[in-house]
Amino acid sequence: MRNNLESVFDIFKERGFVEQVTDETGVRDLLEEPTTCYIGFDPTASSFHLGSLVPIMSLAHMQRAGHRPIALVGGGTTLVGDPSGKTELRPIMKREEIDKNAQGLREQLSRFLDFENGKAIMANNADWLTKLNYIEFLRDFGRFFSVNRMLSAESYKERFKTGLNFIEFNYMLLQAYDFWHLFKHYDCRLQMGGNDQWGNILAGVDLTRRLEGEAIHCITFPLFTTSSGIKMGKTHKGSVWLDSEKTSPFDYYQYWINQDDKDIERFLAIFTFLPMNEVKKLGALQGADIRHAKEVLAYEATKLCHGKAEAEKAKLAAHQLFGTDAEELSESVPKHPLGADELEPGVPAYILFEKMGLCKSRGEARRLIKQGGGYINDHRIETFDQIIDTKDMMNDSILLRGGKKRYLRIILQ
RNA sequence: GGAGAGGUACCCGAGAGGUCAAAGGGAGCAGACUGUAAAUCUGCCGGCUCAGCCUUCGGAGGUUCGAAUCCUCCCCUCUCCA
Repeated sequence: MRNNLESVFDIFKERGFVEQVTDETGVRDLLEEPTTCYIGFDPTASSFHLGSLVPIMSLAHMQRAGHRPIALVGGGTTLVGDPSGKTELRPIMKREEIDKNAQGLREQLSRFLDFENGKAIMANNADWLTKLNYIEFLRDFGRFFSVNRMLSAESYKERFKTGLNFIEFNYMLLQAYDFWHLFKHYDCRLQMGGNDQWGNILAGVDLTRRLEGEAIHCITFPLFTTSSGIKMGKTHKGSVWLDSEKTSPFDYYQYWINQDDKDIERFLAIFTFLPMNEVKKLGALQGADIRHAKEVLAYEATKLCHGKAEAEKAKLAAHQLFGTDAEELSESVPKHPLGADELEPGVPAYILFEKMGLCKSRGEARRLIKQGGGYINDHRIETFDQIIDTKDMMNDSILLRGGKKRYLRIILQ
């Protein structure tokens, strides 16, 4: 245990988690003893998406090393909206919606963290922020914040171009208050977060020093983009979610498989727990062999998020769909039910593609098929209005495919 | 409160009465090439009952044979002044 404790910071460094630290030696010293740390998550949706995976992994590393992570759901701060790095005002959400989302996040976090016996803690800042009294808050805390300094914060830069609303300007104070609050009540001395949070986190460090005369710390993570500069976890379908209802384990697996060669080693280090020597070995693979590294990445990442069984299924499905002999098709291909009475009279292919959600509109489906990207049971569909009916059934199902990678199996009901 | 600038498709951004479903770029999609990668090339990229029709240029009205383009009112954003 002792050894583990000493090494967490090194693990972070080695695996590429660290962008900035308040005080490296200070943090190292701190982490020699079991420490409570926290990361805030915004409950703007009922599921995490991939963007939150870096912080989640970091909390998991902390816990494995014997520290105590707090996952703070920003039920209160979301009522205000964080302007950091954003280009526009975020829509302000309703209280009930936020509470509902927080519930969903709680469940997902428990796949990565062990909340038994207080080994990890879940908190919601709505519990204290919504009770604040404006005048008292200004007198007791507001006076410690220098507007001049806040104005120079990097996180507001983007917003000065278009205008920063006062409500958002307050976000920093609230996040600072959170850190102080968690320090007071949980002896939390370390906050982590994406590098866009640097300014907000430092505000909390400063506030606590002024109020309590205590040094607390912060580590920020690099903001992950793919090699092509796109934000992680975004695809044409929108975000990649950790919720299997929103992003199937198969699609999740495929997301990782399809990453750029250049990203694989970095991602293995961040998004899996594989030992670093193995990560390096996989990262050193060249040419087509990198596919193996991608497979490991996809498998490990899927296993962490959806469990071993789902990861196996996704891997098998991928082999069968993309491997040389695509004979038996796996269970993991997303399935869609369709009433027998609907298929019986025959449905034009483009309508079927739209109905099954493979295309957003019928026009898009027409286009797809006209361009040669529509397949049924692995045969290219020749005309967009080709009639599909029960004769196209193979083993009680029909396999549709859009382009090279989007598969869908119709199950007749 | 005053003065000015501006709101165009996922994003950026041209258009200034008909030839505008709206240039160009980015993102995205498909095809070819490949390794389910990258790069490249080609095509697509509002909706539909698709060689035609319908609905779009902040919102509501109006002028006109005809409006993203002109007029009126409203909403929103930015800049400068108070």
